[in-house]
Amino acid sequence: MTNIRSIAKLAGVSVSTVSRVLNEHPYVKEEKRQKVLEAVEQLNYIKNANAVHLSKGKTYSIGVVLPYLNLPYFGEILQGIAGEALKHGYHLQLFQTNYDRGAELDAFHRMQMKEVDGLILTSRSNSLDVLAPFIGPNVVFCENVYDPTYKKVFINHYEGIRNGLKYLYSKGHSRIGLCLNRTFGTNSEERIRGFYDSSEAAGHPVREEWIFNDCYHLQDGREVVKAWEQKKEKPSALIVTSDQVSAGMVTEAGKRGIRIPDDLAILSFDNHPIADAMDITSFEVPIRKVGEESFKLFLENGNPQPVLLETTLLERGTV
Amino acid sequence: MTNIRSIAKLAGVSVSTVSRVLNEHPYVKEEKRQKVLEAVEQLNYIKNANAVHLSKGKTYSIGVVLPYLNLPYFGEILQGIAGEALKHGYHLQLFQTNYDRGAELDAFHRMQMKEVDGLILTSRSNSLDVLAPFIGPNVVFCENVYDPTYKKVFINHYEGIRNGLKYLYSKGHSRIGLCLNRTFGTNSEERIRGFYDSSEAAGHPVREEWIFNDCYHLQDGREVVKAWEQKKEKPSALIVTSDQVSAGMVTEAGKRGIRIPDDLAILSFDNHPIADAMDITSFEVPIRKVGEESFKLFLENGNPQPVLLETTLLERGTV
DNA sequence: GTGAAAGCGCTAACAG
DNA sequence: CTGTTAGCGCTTTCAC
Repeated sequence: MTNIRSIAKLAGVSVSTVSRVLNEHPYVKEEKRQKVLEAVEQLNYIKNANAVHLSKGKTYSIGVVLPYLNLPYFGEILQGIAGEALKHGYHLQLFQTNYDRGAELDAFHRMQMKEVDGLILTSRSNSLDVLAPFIGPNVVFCENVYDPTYKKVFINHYEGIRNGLKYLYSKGHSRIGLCLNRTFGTNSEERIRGFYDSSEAAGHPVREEWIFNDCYHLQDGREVVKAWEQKKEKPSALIVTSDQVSAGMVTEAGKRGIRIPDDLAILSFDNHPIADAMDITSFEVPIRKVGEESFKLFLENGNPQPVLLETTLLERGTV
Repeated sequence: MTNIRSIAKLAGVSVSTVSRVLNEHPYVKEEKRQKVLEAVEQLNYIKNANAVHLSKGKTYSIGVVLPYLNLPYFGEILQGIAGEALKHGYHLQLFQTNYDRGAELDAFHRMQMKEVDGLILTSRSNSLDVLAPFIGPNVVFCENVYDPTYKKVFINHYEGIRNGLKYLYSKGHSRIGLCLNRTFGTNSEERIRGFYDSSEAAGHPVREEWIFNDCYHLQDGREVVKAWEQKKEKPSALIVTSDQVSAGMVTEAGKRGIRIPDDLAILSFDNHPIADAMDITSFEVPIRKVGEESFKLFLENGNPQPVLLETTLLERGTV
């Protein structure tokens, strides 16, 4: 074990001097500096990070809590976090939950154990009541949690959906369905609320049977089309909260001779490259930016303003 | 700071007894056990992981080195690693490199600093010569590195490509191009080797201008189609090493009235759900299994056998 | 500028 | 069964 002590001995200085050199503190005579560096070289010394972490009470690593790793949405948000983290010398620790509450709690537990300095929750499964005891300024939510003391960055899903409906109405649609990934969670609830509010205001009450749920993947979109086809009364348009799902719908519709948008219009969210490629009308959702901002919030002190991000419609061929 | 010492004091026992209880070691009188547990409860004690790591010289975490996070390929491999790691109480630390050599070396540096117990290299940028000094039994490669002492799990890309060509020949194609993500790296080199070997053996020498490179994303596939269209002499079929790219090709071809497979056949790799959705003929590549096996190898002692995984053709509509 | 020494919090060998 | 004690390796205050 070549540690700081052995190099102190070899260099003929004290451990504190070695530490100073290693951490580029000022006030070390150049001569001793060199001696230390030589010893480091000679003994092939490598700092033990765990000792540093213990001593400092910090790890310069942040945990990212996410349900799945094989969805573009989370890949993109991760990319955003990772980029920003790198700039600040932090690295990422992954806590994949599969939306399992226990797995999510484990992440908090590890934070308490100081394995990570903080946590970014990209999607949450436990209730806030359950998590409350663990939440502090080192926890960032990617949703509009109500507690004003919590750090958060979120998409304006409420307005997003409302704008979507407005757009569909302007195109003459009034029989409109909704396709969601899940029904719980703040983000989904905001979308649902926007959907109901706007629908009712416009005098087109929501038809529950036109709401599809549990749609994450391409395949799920294909199932939606099949289900849609079965219905006696069909919506003429669907708002779909993920481009992956929309892509599945478009391909399945193609196979079945369902004309998009004539038989069924699709208004999507994300603006993932697949939407561009497949000519899917989609609201751009700045997911990567959510990742970037979430890390910035983590670093900020005090009670920083929540970050609110808007969606932008990109008109293409599916509406 | 409520530490092991304070709870020892409160429980009226020694720190070692506390440690024993906390780690579920045998030989602790039930009575003291309870005392300790009560104290833990009362003081809201939480173990400091960094102290454990330092003391044990282990972190029970493994680093995953990957270039990008926003590609399904890496999402899938991560999913495989994460699942297996979870079973064994390990968690993941992410090292995203963007194929930057320095970033990759940093991962090795952190391993040396004991931040992670090991490293899984899903894709590599440095030469093995550069990495050699850092490679031990705690490093796993997802490629067929030549050194027999290195742990590795890899896809038989060589045979995969050869089988692909064989299949295309059987369908009457002889003017065949190749679409790669990159040209360096063992996996790509194996594919290229397979392509050259089979082409020459079949008497259809490779046309360099039919080899496309740097294809990772959907968009890249669209560009390939445009480039293909420009060519005076066109291949009648393309082997494409990623379904994402193939998907981009299919959509772009559709827009341009290029008939698949009549004008251009596409033989893809991955068998990502998008291939099924878009009816793309594709070799299934067990990427998730690569992730699972890589973690298992990490855990294994001695010099375990390399894991070789094969690809399986799924005939669909693009050939 | 520099060193001694007291932590950081836990583990484990050893002695009883 | 249980306690003492010596680490694990680095940081940082304090005194000189």
